[in-house]
Amino acid sequence: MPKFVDGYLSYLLAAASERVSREFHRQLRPYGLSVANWRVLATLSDGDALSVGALARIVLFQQPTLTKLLARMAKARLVELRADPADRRRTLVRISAAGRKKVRPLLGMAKAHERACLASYSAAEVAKVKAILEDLLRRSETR
Amino acid sequence: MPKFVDGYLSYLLAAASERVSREFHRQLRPYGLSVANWRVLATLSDGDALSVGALARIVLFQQPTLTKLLARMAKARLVELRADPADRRRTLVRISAAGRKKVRPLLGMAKAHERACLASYSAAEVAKVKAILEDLLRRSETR
DNA sequence: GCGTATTATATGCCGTTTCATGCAATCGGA
DNA sequence: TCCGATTGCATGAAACGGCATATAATACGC
Repeated sequence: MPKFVDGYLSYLLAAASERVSREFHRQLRPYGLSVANWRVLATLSDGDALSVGALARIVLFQQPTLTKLLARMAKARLVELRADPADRRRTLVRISAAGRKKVRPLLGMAKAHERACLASYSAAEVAKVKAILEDLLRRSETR
Repeated sequence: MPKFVDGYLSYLLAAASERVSREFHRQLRPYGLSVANWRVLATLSDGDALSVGALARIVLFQQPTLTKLLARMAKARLVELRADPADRRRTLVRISAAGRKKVRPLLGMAKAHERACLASYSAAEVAKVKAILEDLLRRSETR
């Protein structure tokens, strides 16, 4: 009995995303990190400070959600928050030393997980899929 | 400053999924349906009854989340719940007449939205991406 | 420079999700 | 057929997210 959702783009994307990230989530749990924590730390792992809004757009959270998440992460000493001296409306977020230490082993695990997921596809196939996903994102930015 | 997430499969999937479904969500709001309601109704729209667990696997919700969602939807008369006579542990879920009426126009809108998202790709490109997403799902079932 | 519009973040309230667990029905082996 | 294991769903407490809105800083037109 085929369901409406079968083959429906939105569903395929949601299902694939859910599966892939849930699998990785299982690897994250021993480290005491949620997927949300992971995304924030991974995004900040290069050391640059970002404003709350810029970070929210990258990690796909609404701004109030991220503000509250950051408050919890700051309390856990994973990130540091400070007002932007150049524009005091802004709050800059930076990863802490503890956050960096916590996220470092996970960066490699994430890449390994991706390789495992994609192992049976050719480089061309992977590139094609990623290109279309990136293109979908670019196009939807203006909508 | 490229971020870790750039080009990362899990991120691309999450971002593409989020964008596509958020756009459709805006179209859903006038109908008073959340994305969760929509997924349940769309899945049940062919008339078949499903158990709570089977439905949860399809719509990608955890079982307790779906149980509570279904309770709300049953109160709103969108679905009907009854014990499975063949296995009384199971609860069968079926769409109601009101639910069917509510979801019918949305099925066409969903297909139109998908066409709009994919308009600039060839049929072969679309087929390729969907095939890989479906394959990713199948493979991850056993993991 | 003044008042208004705009941008950036924080907050409050409330509904929802999650995790752990409970309870009941069914299964399966001896 | 009995009993432990398993399966399926429900539930309670606590954490979380979403929406609307408040607050504060900056930009902009005159």
